[in-house]
Amino acid sequence: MEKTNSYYILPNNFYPVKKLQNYIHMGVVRNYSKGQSVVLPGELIYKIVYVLSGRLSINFLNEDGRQKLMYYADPNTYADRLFPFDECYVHVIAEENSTICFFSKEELFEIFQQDKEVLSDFITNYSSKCGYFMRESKEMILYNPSVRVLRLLYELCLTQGKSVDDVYQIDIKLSQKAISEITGVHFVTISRIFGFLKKENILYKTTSKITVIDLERLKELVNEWMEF
DNA sequence: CCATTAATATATA
DNA sequence: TATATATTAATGG
Repeated sequence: MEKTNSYYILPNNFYPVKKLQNYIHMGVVRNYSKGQSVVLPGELIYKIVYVLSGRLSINFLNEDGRQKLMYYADPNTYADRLFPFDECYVHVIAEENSTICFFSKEELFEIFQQDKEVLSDFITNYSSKCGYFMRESKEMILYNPSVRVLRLLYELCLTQGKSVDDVYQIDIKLSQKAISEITGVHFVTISRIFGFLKKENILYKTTSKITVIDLERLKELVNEWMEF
């Protein structure tokens, strides 16, 4: 039975390569504490960084000090440092206390030969990542900042919202700062948007949950705030 | 730590 | 030039 390649909205929980954890004896396992660098900017390790527990962030750095969060690697996913690009500084940071397994290209390809399912899942993971970044570039080009945030909230509600007593609940731990990093919208602007949505009784957010009171109004706002 | 608000600057249609 | 968004700084939960 073929699974569909899900459409990812947030840059985490990419397609898991679960069976790779059966082969960690072939790699190198290490623990990192929260905040610790796993791969330093410019460091060449030629390995994949597979997450067993915890969470990593993968950040791209520019010469002028600016940086952009690219994605989070949650358990059973990986940060790929097999094929480093020239002039591109990547910083991999442990966002939580994390246990990581490093695999070299040789080790990984040996596993692929032994277990085609791992190879299949590995490629599917790449595909889901690729889908996310294609979506992100589309959003950046087609929509202005506020509309991007509204569209993100709307799609989160459609894909993971659970209907509870006349409202939708999205069980997700997502700070305003995280939304800011994901959408490229300034955190003060994010705060203002949430303030407005709450005032208008459209939606409100707590630490672990987003509650959508008026999904229709949210959809209308997307059009109202869009420029033609 | 994370979120809010105000004042001001910059960017964009 | 009007509006949207970013920046900075100050403050509160």
